[in-house]
Amino acid sequence: MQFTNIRMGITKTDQFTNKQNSIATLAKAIGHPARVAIIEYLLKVDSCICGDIVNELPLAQATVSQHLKELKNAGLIKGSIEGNAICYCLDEKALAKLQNYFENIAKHLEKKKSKCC
Amino acid sequence: MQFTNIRMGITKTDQFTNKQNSIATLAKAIGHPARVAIIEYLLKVDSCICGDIVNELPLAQATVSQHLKELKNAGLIKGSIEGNAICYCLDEKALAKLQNYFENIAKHLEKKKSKCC
DNA sequence: ATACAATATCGTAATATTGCAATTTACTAA
DNA sequence: TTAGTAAATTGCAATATTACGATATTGTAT
Repeated sequence: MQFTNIRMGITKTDQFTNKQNSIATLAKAIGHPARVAIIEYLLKVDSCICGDIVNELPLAQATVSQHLKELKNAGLIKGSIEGNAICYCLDEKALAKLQNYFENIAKHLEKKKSKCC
Repeated sequence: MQFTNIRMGITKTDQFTNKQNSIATLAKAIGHPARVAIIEYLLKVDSCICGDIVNELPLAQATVSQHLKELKNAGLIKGSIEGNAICYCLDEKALAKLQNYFENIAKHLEKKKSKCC
């Protein structure tokens, strides 16, 4: 038949709840090892990072900048200009949201204790 | 200059740790609202689901099947043949891994109480 | 065998992601 | 003003994802 859907390839965001989309957006942002590494680095240094993120990663400057942008868009990190560099740090609220979400799931699973499979 | 890198567009998995890749894989699988909806449905019904997942989602059967495959590949769900249907349920270990990961992050952030930004 | 069901796979179109060189932007320092 | 540094943006190539119709597969009835 070969009819062509104009929306082919686009995620059907409007068919799901805001909460589902919100969790998916956060998870998607974490869904790349470079971005996991960035998050872990920001966590490790125990303060904001001004400048040396690029040197920490095995990727080109343009690529790192792109990953930082995605983390920022998802709301996982915040960045503020600090002289000649940019100061990045983790957004507690976004990470708390994920922590809550998975804790809730874990609790539910604990209660039901896999009745099958 | 326009030189062509044969590996352009491929994630540089080998440049990151196993743990980082593992978390990224799990997060990526959750990074789509349809897959979040599937996980929440499996959680809600409080037992394995044999058959009615397709009817629960606003997507074509082929699309749902594809999403289930991705969740399975990531290790988030398990499926076993149950007569004429397939019985799906959540994998506790994978979800516990995520729960642990974010709990750890939350604890670290709690301690440091954002010294900047 | 035949018909029916549920699920998987194939093929394909549209869009998104990943990565980097080159360039631009924005600030610092001399 | 000029040079230097840090980060963002642009442009593009390669690959991945999303979605669905069509078809194949697998198991259950009759």
